[in-house]
Amino acid sequence: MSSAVKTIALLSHFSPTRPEIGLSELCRLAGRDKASTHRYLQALEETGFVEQNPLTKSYRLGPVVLQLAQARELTVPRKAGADAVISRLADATGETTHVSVLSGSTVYPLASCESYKHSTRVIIDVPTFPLHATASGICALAFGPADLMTTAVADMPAFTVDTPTTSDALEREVQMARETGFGRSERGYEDDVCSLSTPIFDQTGHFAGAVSVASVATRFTAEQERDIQRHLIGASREISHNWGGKVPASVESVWSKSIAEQSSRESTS
Amino acid sequence: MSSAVKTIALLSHFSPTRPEIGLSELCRLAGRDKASTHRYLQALEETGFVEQNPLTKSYRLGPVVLQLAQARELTVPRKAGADAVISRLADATGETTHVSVLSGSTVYPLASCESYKHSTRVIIDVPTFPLHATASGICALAFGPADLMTTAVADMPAFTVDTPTTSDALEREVQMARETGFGRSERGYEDDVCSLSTPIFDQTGHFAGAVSVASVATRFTAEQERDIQRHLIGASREISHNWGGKVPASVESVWSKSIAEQSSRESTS
DNA sequence: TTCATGAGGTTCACATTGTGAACCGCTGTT
DNA sequence: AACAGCGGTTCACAATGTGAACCTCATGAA
Repeated sequence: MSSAVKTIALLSHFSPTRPEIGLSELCRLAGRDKASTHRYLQALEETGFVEQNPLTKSYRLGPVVLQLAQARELTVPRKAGADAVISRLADATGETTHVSVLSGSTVYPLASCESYKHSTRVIIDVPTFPLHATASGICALAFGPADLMTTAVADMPAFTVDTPTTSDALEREVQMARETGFGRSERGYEDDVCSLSTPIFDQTGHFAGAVSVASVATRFTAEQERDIQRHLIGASREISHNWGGKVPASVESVWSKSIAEQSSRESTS
Repeated sequence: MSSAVKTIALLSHFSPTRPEIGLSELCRLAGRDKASTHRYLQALEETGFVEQNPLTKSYRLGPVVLQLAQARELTVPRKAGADAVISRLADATGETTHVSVLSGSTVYPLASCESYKHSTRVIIDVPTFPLHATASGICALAFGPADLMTTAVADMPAFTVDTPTTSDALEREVQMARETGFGRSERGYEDDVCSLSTPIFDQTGHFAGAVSVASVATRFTAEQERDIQRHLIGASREISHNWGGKVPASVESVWSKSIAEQSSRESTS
């Protein structure tokens, strides 16, 4: 692994919940020695990616990232076209919603929105979404580039007892997503979290990301699942539209089938 | 120079005007060979800082920068990025200092800091800064969006006998600000208060707010004005930096001219 | 069809950098 | 006074970075 990657990897430890990190703490988080970590931080400071709080000597993200974000959003506008939609989705479902984007073989969080309906809620605070263990990841595997599966099966850590850890189990999840139009993960990444997810398509017509609802497991009933699914479909269409794309007819059709089957099951039950 | 710094330095070549860069082009921009540049790009891609356009094979900024920007914004909100600076500015000038932000067509106070040097001092306690009557407002008109002037002339109450109340008078003030780089209001909003102000620019490259020194009129001599101006320039640069921006060369140049003229006037007097 | 050009990407002998246990000086606690 | 934990530095040793030369694939002119 190149030293540049190791250096840059330090940045992923900064987040809204851990905005300032001291040298020793960062050593522990990164699992490295003080000397190296300090050298990395100096490189990051030199380039403006971190700055040191003069009082506490702790490090925090620097202003340079704001400029890059500005450039990125002007190059590939994504956040602006998703924020309002996931906010409405959170209102409608009463759960935490989020949007992720696929870049290379990695699914990154783009934005999330918490609902204030319940006092318990899911907080999205991860640097990336594992392909095999999250609804967004399953969505990427089901609707994204074919070679993603190779990446996914190469590393399948078990986050919970329910995480799919065999290639077969994962294949089943992905197949299910293709048949229903929904990525799904029931306690696969975190205990007590159930997620549903739908794919987003951009102007190239390819899978670009996913929109998801992360529900607290104890609230995740069949009825809520149907409700979330219906809202997700609309959100997917809207965000795809905002990103210059359109949900393909094939996906629209499996959605119709999913919803129809539910309704009939509902009426016969 | 560490390889991490060299790697990260590549990112600075991406901008809204040059959002996608091919390998060869980036080699030329960075002044390095293809092999190294390619290795750097792989490191950046691995970490999500850049992604490759699958069609053109060109590279562009990746989604990770958005996450970092969000964390930075929560870590160091605008107020935090200005507080320390205006505090030092108050110490240096011995007067009350404040920072204002432009939101829509309104200039709001963001933070202020009083100096304890004199027993008389200005207290900033307004909900908004009138565009036509305050140094911050003049700054916004001079360096902010062009259509602000329409809003300003629509309502020009006379707060003091010195408030500019005609469109012509206001235009003169704004023109003066553009030529000198300083917003200025001598007893225009409150009797006994003279203010100087410089613009702040954020990551979008646009006018984002102003930093000001409000002086008690009886202390406001030509000498103090020069002193305040010099300190304001530094404060403007610092706050712009903290907000992810940079003072444009055009403004820097009028500042230099202002300061140079003063010095010459000073020596000939 | 040939040939030249410039794109993205790779190889490998060689040289510079990275690495981390042990260390320092400082501060606050027991 | 002894200790623990912090930010930061040293230096012998080991890995990583470097870039000229190379490959392959388009494109376009002759």
